[in-house]
Amino acid sequence: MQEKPRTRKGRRPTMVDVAREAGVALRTVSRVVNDDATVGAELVERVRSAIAALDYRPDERARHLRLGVTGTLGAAVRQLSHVNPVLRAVERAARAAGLMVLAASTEDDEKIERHVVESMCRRRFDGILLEPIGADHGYLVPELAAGLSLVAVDRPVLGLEVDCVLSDNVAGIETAFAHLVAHGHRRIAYIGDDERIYTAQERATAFRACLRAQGGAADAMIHTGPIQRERIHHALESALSGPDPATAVITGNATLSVETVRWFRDHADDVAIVGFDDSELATLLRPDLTVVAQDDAAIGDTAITMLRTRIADPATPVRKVTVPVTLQARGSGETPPKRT
Amino acid sequence: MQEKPRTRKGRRPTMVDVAREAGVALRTVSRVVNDDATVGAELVERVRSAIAALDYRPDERARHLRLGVTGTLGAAVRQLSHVNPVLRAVERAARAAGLMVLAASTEDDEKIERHVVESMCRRRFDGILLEPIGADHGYLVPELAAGLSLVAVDRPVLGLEVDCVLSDNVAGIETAFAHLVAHGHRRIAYIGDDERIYTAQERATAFRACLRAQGGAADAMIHTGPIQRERIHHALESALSGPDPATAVITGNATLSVETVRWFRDHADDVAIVGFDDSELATLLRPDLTVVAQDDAAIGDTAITMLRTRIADPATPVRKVTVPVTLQARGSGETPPKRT
DNA sequence: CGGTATCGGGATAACGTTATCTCAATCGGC
DNA sequence: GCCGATTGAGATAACGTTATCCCGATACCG
Repeated sequence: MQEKPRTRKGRRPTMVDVAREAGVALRTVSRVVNDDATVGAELVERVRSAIAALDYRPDERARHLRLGVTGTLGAAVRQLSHVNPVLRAVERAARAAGLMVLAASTEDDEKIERHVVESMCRRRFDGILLEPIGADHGYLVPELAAGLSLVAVDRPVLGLEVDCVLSDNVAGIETAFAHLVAHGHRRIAYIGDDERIYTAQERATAFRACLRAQGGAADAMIHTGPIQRERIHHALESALSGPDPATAVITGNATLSVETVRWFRDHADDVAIVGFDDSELATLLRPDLTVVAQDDAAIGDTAITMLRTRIADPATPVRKVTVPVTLQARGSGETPPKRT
Repeated sequence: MQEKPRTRKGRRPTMVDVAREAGVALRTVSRVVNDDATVGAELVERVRSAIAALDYRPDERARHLRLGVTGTLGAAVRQLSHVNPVLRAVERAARAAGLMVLAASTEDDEKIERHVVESMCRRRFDGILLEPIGADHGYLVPELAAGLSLVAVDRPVLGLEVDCVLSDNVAGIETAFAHLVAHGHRRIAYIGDDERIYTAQERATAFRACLRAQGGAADAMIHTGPIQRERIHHALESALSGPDPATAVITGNATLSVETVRWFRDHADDVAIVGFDDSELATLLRPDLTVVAQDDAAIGDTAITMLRTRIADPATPVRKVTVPVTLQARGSGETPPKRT
């Protein structure tokens, strides 16, 4: 017993099937689907029930092809599997604008990033939000020339003039530094990520400027490099030993905060610490971790707004927006220096 | 000065433009793009350079429409912004299969889930991987009837017979319980999530069975409910006080582990704890957190394999796969009961 | 009552691909 | 040197939408 004999077997019903079922012209079905007011009430009803009877679902591929617009934004981020609070704000903002965000991760790998972005381009997404890796982005040039709307988040796209929204890393480091100084610290160490990473470089540079402003040169106070447990623990050891040990530490990102706390757990308990990036575990430690937190919601909102602006008018001048960060004092950064 | 006069202004170049530029037929361009071997070397070269000159990029919308297949899988997960390790494995497995995964979050909201899934259906994704919420999924029935390939992850789809891959929650609880018993504990409490959530219900039920098997009825030992700090802390208080306080606690998911540890930090330090779900912070605590960890990679691989199988043959019988979990003993679950 | 707005709705042509069919040209075998 | 097989490449028709025209019917105005 065929339940729906009017649809060609094995295929999803199309507008043609609906039109045949309702006994109207193809164009009329389209009008009904798109709420065109010029269709009489009776025909609307006939079409509606034909749609229901056949379980017709419009095919967005054809729609997008015809319209030239997909109503879709792509988000190419470093990690979907990791904490990515900005993406949440991005999805919210896009949903509010009637757009769909489809995300894929680049795993911080040049090949994968390129593959993901190019796939999104070939799918003719209206715009792409990219958390770029540090490498060369020459492959973007023809895409941009062809009209791709793109906004970079968290890091700029190296060597290319594109919209981007960044956290105020410099102010964040300055705030953290000043906070520790205000609590009596004079010898402050910095544990940072590999300086080939843009944000790491920016934060490390800001820290160097703080040291210089304070008068001390003390390059022994700054330790940047790849995120490897041994490297980090060794850096902490050298920063906290010697004739002039640090009494406070600033960590350059959430992972470094974790590793630092892990090391402190077993080797020190009287060193102040201010971390960059907030995270769930910040309030798990004893004392709670004082952090410089970025404003995820503001970043997400700004990114979507910029992207929509550029889509609406590709000739918009390139803008670079810096979003303020805030210090969350929770205890770990408010202890006085230990007596030497 | 027009740089590319051969393309109609304002439009991206199409195969027609490339064909004109190269002086060949449209079909020949298609053949070159798809590496059809039946094109002579010289023409291939002409077409290739025309493609380069015009920066031609194929339009996947048209391709997908014509082919009837999109090479795209959708992932509708509860949270993109939260730790979602399974998604990583999913992306890996899909990439290895030449498929693209595009993810969107449902925020555990019925409306949003439906919107996301239906959008993916209208875009004719080849298959959808869904982390379903607990509510009714009637809206899926017509989609499934129309040939949607769907695999549920972590939770089954209520009231519908669809493929799903779940963690072995029962074995996980049993393992945790046995582990604590082996270390001398007799009074073990359970702090769980709202039992309207499938996994929470399954874990709580398994725990009740453990209690029963042990001989004790002790409903005072099991505390489930929504994830609210006060509720959890209150539950812990009542479990650890009274004439017969618990000497060990099993927590039902990562968030509950965090809250429990947070409470222990200030109120108790000699209670054993085994958490469900592994997470980065498990090795941050003192002692390190013993957990029942699910096998993210196995879940992701299995889900993609099942989805591809179903796409290849929609008539495949529905399968429900349970992936084993493993106990990661790290210290917090190996302490003996405190002297009473 | 004739002519022209007005409105509802149908035919048909895109959108940018790929697949089918056809045909011209080349090659080998006897 | 002729014929069938093979190869290379073009014309044309889909795929499922929406947009542009156009036409027939009703309503309205002079």
